[in-house]
Amino acid sequence: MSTGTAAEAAAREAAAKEGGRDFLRDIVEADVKAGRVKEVVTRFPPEPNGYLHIGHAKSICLNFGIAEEFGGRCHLRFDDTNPTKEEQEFIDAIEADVRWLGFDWGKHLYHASDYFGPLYEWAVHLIKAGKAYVDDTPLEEMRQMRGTLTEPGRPSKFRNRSVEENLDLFRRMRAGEFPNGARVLRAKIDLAAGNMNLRDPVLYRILHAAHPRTGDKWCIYPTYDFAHGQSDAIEHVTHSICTLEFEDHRPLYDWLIENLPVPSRPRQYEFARLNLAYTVLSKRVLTKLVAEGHVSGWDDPRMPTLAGLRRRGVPPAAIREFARRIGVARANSLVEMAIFEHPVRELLNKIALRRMAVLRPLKVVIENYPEGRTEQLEAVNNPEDPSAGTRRVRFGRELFVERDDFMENPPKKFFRLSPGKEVRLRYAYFIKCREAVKNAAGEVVELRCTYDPATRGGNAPDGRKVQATLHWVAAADAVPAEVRLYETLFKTPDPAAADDIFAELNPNSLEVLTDCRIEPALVGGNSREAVQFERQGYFCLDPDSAPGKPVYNRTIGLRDTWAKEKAKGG
RNA sequence: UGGGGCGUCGCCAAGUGGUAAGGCACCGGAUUUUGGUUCCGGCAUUCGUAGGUUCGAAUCCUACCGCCCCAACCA
Repeated sequence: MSTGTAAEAAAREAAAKEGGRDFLRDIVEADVKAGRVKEVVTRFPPEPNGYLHIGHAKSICLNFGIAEEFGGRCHLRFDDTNPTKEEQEFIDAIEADVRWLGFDWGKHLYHASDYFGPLYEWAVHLIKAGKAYVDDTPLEEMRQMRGTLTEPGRPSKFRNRSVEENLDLFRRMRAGEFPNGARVLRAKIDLAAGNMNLRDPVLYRILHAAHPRTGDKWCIYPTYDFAHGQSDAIEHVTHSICTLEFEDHRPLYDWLIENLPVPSRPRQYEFARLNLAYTVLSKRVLTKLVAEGHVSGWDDPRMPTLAGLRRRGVPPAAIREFARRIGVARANSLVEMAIFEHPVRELLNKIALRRMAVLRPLKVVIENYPEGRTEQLEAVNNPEDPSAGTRRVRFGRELFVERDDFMENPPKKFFRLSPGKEVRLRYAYFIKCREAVKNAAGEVVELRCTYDPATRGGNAPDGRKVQATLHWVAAADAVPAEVRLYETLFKTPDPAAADDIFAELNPNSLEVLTDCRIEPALVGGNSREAVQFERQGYFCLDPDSAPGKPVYNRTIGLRDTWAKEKAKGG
């Protein structure tokens, strides 16, 4: 092995660690090296008919990422060719989401609708070249005549209209002389093609509908196939990256580029779209979830939308890291949630301020602690980041601890509180449980404990150890709060594969806890910054919060090896 | 029975003829005032299957098997 190849391999490995390496970057790099491309231009082309989701994030990171890595640019271009489905609300939301994710298109904001003029002229160009014709065949009939996967299509009786007649009809289509569906403009390619997209695809259809941007200027609109590649060419996009289901469209993409006087020669490449376990990334289904009220909206924290993830408290950097880790390939896959969750925890662990919050309160009375006395104890804000400093928390005779942290008859491996057992209250004292007070129903409603004054701060002078450290909050100044816990939206890994996807919805995807008590240090701001409720997980303030009535979303729980242990024990 | 793709560890994914990267998950073990974090170690004699070519194959050839996409005037 020569040193040259070794160095190359090392360089490639280094690159792989950085931005990730994949077949698309290899193609772009080869094009640049060979001089086929002077400036790399990509584009992210959403249709404004819904909100962006994490699958789009993969594409955004890919397109903007490649442009950045190769010193090129990435356009944000709305694929707004179907005014019956597209809305301004979605346009605005998409722009906001792309920015939130951390990408900047600079001045390169475009719309396919910006090109309706040239697109129309190019349609005329095809007609004049005898490569497109106006077809009056009704929709259903045209469908029949297209043939099947194994049988060729049959020609429409309008297929050989004269150029003059086609020109006239197409002009009148544009002039609004015909109702929706009356006629279409079709490319004249090959009705016997094995590739259905080449069986005289529709280029223009009549749609008497107001467009969010062009208003009533047009009543005929280009189809995706006619608009996309030409838009790429107009913008001098060099690498038009899309998902696998468009692979069959590439011959048509190329045919149009080759038969039109477009200003540049873009190339289309395809990669496998993201599938995430226990959720769904189909805009059709997401739209229905919203429309039918299965979720509170596009930004419901259970939704895989960027708006939902944002409200849930997922940092954009974690999404970018996720996209980097899953890579880009051409094989369909179903990515486990754990792969998404890891970078979320990893990032939040570094930045989230620690606070104490009791989600399911159980009252504790320290019997040997003087009535009416309180004291301030110092607590660390983030052990991962000394610069985050410390804060004071109030301790008193009456406290709340987590219900789950007490068991009357604990199994061997349960380290927490039980009668006679001593534990540490974080940053405070060792306490020992003397008695569990029950109500008439036999439920534990209060713990009577004693504390060891010598353990102030959390260490015993005699060196004795405890097995557990519990979070807690002083009854006197704890603030009531609502906390929302989330599970996956669906109860099965691949809901899209089910006959009835809505039957797969997880009935426990949302749990609302209304009697939580949080540390006062959490109140006073309306910061959306992530916090860690110690021993529980990462949370963020929800917009539903009102003054004095905080509402927190659990972004994600901490890793919980005790829960795992419990599950093992059955 | 047509066309286009894809099959490497439980999940992603490198690898492009020279003897299977990495991440997640999982399993140990150390540290720990979060059963968190961090750390250390383990985890594919094998690349859908079967043949073939070759000194040598996940990488080349052949056949087979499996999965995905395409018959919207959606994108």
